Amino acid sequence: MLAVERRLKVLERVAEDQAIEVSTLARDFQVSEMTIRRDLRRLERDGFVRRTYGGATTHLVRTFEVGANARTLHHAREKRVIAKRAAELTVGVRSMFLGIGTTVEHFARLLPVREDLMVITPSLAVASLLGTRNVRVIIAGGLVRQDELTCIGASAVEAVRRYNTDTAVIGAAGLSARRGITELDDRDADVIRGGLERTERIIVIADGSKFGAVAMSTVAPIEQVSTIVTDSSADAQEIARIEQAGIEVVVAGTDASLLRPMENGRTRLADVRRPA
Amino acid sequence: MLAVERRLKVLERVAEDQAIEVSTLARDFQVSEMTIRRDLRRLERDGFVRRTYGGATTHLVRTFEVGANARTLHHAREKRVIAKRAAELTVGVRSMFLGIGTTVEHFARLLPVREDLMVITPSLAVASLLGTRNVRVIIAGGLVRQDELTCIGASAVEAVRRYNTDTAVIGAAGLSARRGITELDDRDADVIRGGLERTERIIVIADGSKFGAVAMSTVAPIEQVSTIVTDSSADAQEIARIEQAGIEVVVAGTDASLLRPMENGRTRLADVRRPA
DNA sequence: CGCAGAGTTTGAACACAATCGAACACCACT
DNA sequence: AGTGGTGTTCGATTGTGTTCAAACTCTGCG
Repeated sequence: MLAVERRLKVLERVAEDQAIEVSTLARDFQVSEMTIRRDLRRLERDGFVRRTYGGATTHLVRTFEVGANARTLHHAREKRVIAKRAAELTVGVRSMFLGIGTTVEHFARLLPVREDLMVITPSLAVASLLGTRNVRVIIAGGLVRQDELTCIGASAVEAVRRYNTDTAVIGAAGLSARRGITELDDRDADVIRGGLERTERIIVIADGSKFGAVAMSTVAPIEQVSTIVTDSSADAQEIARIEQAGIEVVVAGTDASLLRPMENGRTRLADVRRPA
Repeated sequence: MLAVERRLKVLERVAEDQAIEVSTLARDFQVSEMTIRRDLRRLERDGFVRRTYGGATTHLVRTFEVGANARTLHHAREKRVIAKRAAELTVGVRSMFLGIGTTVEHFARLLPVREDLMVITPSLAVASLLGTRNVRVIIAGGLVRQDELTCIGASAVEAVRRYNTDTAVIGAAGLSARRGITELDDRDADVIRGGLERTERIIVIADGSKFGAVAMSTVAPIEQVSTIVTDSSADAQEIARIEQAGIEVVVAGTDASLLRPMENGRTRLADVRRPA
């Protein structure tokens, strides 16, 4: 069995049983307890489970299928770094529109809790992540898209357009200087477009693999974006083209604890932030 | 069993019985009394129980205020049996309003998947459970209530009132012949009341502990209900009173997969413990 | 009513068991 | 050579059971 595959199944088990022992998991998956501990530590670091003595529990009280798919664990580290950096850009923001996708979910997990913050989102996952964390959340409403658990349709669009927000934080399937921000599903794109209508600042968070990619449905031209947060794997040429259009591109460095001294002396201050 | 898990269940027992002995808990959980004492000391330190000589009591009213964690595991077996029985009552139904609470969530889990089924609900948990299972789901939208993850507020009420449904399946905090169906939170009650406005049939699912109980906010008078599904722990007198009002009460005390046909009808589900 | 004595409960102290993370070695794959 | 995953060893930490003296409750007697 693949390691990622096992981790996913571990997460599934925890969510299923609410609480489970390290020993049980080790037996069931035929690996040493140390390996399970490492899996759990990782899942905890990414905010999926809560570690306890002898096992793990979930605080995703509502045995939410949210996050329990392979995509969420995919590139979790990079997405976390990006999300964390983006969270730093939103201190003091009072009202936010949050988009959909796993990167935005990571952002929701890492967002410092503030009682005075108000969030509107079409994502059930984002809504429940923030809803359990003392943030005022408004969910769009409407038809629930099956695989993504996002609100779509006319009433969802109408709902997100009703609110004025300081900042919008969205993900993207594609991100190109020529074609702007694009999404895979046109119904999702409709809703996100609605959410961007009455916002002052648009922050796009996307890992490097999205740079230069173009998906079918246009969300917004690149000029409309204020800031893009990505990681070091993003294509430098595309970054240059986007910056030429006057858009700020922030490259979130790897976590300070994982970062080895850089050889070219370009250590950025952002990389040496306080540890989690 | 995990230590944290045991502490949670200890808390549950205390909340359930209002007062309980250390010796009883030690016997039930198969640990020494010293361990129970340590658990109780900890729970007292955290403000959940009050320690007494030989046991512990709670000042919290019923199991209501107990944290969401404990609640999900609470009566899980009974709720599942009830939910399964209720699911049998909804075969062929094309459109449904589903309420909130853990019992309804169990119902959503056990509902056979049908593509031609349409569901409207204010519960994020229910919506995501069904959304991942190939059912057309509409979520109400609006402000998300923090601890329960339900949609509340004017726009949620407005949304649920827009749809006509064949059947509504709701839970209840209280269920009495005199006071009808009651909920703890008035904002939830508002939304549920809206959902019941345009439905043809109301099914209430609630475990026995809710019978005779009255919570603060009225959802509906008992006469409005078509069918109530509960388990054998429900108070017989209250059942009789409700039946007298012309309401059908189904006691789902028998799980076919666990119990053989009953000869005298007195076998209780609680006697069939699952192996540790 | 007070009070002594029996029986129970308690928590501190100790010993033991389970679990933990760090460190190291090994393997597979690049 | 380097990377990521895995298992093992080992000292530290945490949880658990037992023992025992002190504290408490209850009861019966004066």
